[in-house]
Amino acid sequence: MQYRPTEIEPKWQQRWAEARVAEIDVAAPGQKLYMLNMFPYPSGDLHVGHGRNYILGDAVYRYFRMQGRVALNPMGWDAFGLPAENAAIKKQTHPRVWTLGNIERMKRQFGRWGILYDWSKEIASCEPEYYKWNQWLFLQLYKRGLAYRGTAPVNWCPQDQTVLANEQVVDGRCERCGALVEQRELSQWFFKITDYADRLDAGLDTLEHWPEKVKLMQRNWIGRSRGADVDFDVPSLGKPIRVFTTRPDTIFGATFMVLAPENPDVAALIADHPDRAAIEEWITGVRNQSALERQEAGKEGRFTGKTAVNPFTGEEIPIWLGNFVLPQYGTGALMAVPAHDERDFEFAKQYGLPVRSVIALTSGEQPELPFTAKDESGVAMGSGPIDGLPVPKAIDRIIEIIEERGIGRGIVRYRLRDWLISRQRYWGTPIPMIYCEKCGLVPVPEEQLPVTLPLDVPFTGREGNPLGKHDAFVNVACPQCGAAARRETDTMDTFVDSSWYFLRFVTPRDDQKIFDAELVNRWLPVDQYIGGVEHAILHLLYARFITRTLHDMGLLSFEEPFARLFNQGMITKEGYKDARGAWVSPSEVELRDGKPYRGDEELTAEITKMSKSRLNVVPPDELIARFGADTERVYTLFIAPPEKEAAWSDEGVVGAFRFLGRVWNMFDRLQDQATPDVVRKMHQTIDAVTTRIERFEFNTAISALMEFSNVLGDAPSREAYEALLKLLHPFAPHMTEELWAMLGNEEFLLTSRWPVADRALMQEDTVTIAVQVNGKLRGQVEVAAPAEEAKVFEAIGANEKIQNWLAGKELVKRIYVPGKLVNIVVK
RNA sequence: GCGAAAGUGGCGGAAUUGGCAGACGCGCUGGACUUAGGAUCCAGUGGCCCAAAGCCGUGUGGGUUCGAGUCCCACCUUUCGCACCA
Repeated sequence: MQYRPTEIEPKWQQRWAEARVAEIDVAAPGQKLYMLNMFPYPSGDLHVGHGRNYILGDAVYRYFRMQGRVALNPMGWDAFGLPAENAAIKKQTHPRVWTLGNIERMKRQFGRWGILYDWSKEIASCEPEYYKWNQWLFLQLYKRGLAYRGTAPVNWCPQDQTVLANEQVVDGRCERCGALVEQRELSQWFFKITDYADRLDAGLDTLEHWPEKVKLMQRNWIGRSRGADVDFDVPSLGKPIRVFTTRPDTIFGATFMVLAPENPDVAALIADHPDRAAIEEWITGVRNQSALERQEAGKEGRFTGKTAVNPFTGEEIPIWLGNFVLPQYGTGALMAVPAHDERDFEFAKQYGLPVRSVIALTSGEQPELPFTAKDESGVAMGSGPIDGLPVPKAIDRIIEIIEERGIGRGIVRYRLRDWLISRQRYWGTPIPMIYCEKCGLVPVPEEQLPVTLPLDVPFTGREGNPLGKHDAFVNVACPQCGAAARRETDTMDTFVDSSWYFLRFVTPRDDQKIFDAELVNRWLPVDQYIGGVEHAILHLLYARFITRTLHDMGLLSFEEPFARLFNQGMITKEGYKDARGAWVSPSEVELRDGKPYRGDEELTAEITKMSKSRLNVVPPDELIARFGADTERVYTLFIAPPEKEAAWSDEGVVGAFRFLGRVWNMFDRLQDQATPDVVRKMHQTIDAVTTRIERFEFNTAISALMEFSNVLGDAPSREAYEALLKLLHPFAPHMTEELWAMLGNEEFLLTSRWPVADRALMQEDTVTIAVQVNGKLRGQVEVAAPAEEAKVFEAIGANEKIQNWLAGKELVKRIYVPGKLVNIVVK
């Protein structure tokens, strides 16, 4: 009987669904396990690259099920967001219709991959039952001063007609559409994540099972810096200007000061400047530049004509304005120490400002300038009270002095800025606030939630948010005084939706509260979180932040939502470009001598991320129709280590298919007796596959199964075959279920118990031991396994020469490894 | 520029604590079965060599060690992240 996956797979998918195998009662006893794949944005069709993420999660889920864990494995939809709105404008449909249609398609695709989710817990963030709690959360944060309205220079995307978070601006362009981002002053809603900067930074140390890379990216993003705020007197201003520095030890080398053009003191400083108009014009020019343009312009500055007093040298130093000083970091003013800071050095050279070195090398020599090392390699000099101290100590000491003199203080600052959550867009959670002329800002009372997003709005793609044109939505009575008032029309950043969804999965239908605290504290943190590295900073940082705010409200007993994090790599494939750089469909491409052609035109091949525009996506449907979902699953996991990027190969798929076909064909020739070799290999394989799944080494877990099947030949024992089916189940669930049933089992293989390796049976009968002395082979002996030390020595003792060498020498290493040539090394 | 990770056959990749380099798979070569093969099965497959013996082989150059893909130093290359954060 031939292996025909297309006949087997739909049958088992249906049986699992009918038996609701993945649905669990969160109140039931048992050892819990919370598995979670990041919930996707429902963009439509899934390709094999997306599949990797979910297949991987499903394999782990099935493994833990077979280990007897009560496993929660839910799925939902990050269903608000810009693409739905853009599609609505383009196709004249409603974002909701477009979104729900995509959800249905993706759900079917998950089914065809054989992926088991607990669909009774499905959530979609665009539904009022869900976003009601977004609004509730907003109100709690507002109550605690963690949500506030502020005016800020914001990134405005002229193409999408919306404000973008700093994180959504990449190289000065809109992350989504690529348009150049403009700076605008607007009143916006923020979440005060900066209040949690220190805890978000410190908490990273507790995340033992997160990739180092992700922790580092978060750490850099938070950008913790220890330093000092120091006041420099400015006689002409009648008040000091405060600067922030991480190198207060270099203050004796501060030869000028630079302010950001946006600094509020600038106006007073240049008020009586003879060229005031020219300077103001320059400031306006700089302020209108995007961050990218500013940087590309190089370092530019203007002298204000005023001076400040260096509090340590007593010198008057010039105050400059500089385009490289960031207004939002520190105090928007800095003391420039050109000798020990590259940027200050560059600026000083450009404008001929003095450079004074105040750090010597520990060796006593003078370093080449600028010398910026912040470690023990430098020693303070020409710096009065801190002379001779190594840099780290000098920093501590000078901060003490600054504090004693009352001219500043040691301080920790962060790069992290508050989270701008306002979006001038329709398809998102309405922010539950009302503007009343009498009462001002009034929160919508909790009992009036949800503020429902109206569905009957026009989509023109022009003039901002369509919500603003919906009179019934906008015009409301003030909840406090009853007078006519206006509703907030901004919606929330979709990262708000995803900052707490993992808490909702435990009790997704609760309409009285955001979640059941007792159950959530039992099920969370998530044991295993799986998703792309593209969420390394934003999503994960926001989720960690919101979790802490809920912790501080007394609702959660934990501060870190995800105990273990795994980032899978992308799947790439070659795409073909013609001479003009346009992507060419693979169906038009012909390979000759390994080079791609379209007719006579030679094309270039490029390995890239799969995407529709590059015409290099592999749709799973064709693949499944030809080889089955099990083959796709096995190939996807076998292709490379799961955290690595991997290139899809259509030929490679065949190997996985052949392997499954061989396992299938064994069924007809089962035997009762197993040879000792097979028994040993079985236990070795059980051990190998188990540890490799635990370590997310699926590629080698599968190669171990291939080896096992090679040892089994075409006539395995029934016992070994059953073990193979179990070990293979997480990777090829349909075929193994079918064979398991054919063996006469009534229960699902999924609900059977994972096999346990017997270590004693894993051992080889004998071990070959080679004895080497000073690198030269002195003989080999065979001893029984498990090798006992006494037997090894006895065996060695049998060799006269070795015995002599051994006398009076130290045995430095003994290795007993089954099946391996082992050296005894003697010094 | 700063930070991080990685360099192993034609390709994807294996190799607990330093211990038979190249597992497993693709591809390729030969064979079997076939009207046919882009199906299936069997054998071979790092390089040099007709073959054997042997020698050479994990980015480059040094070092430690009886022994190095693995550890140390310097360098080269690639990928990713951040990008004037004082």
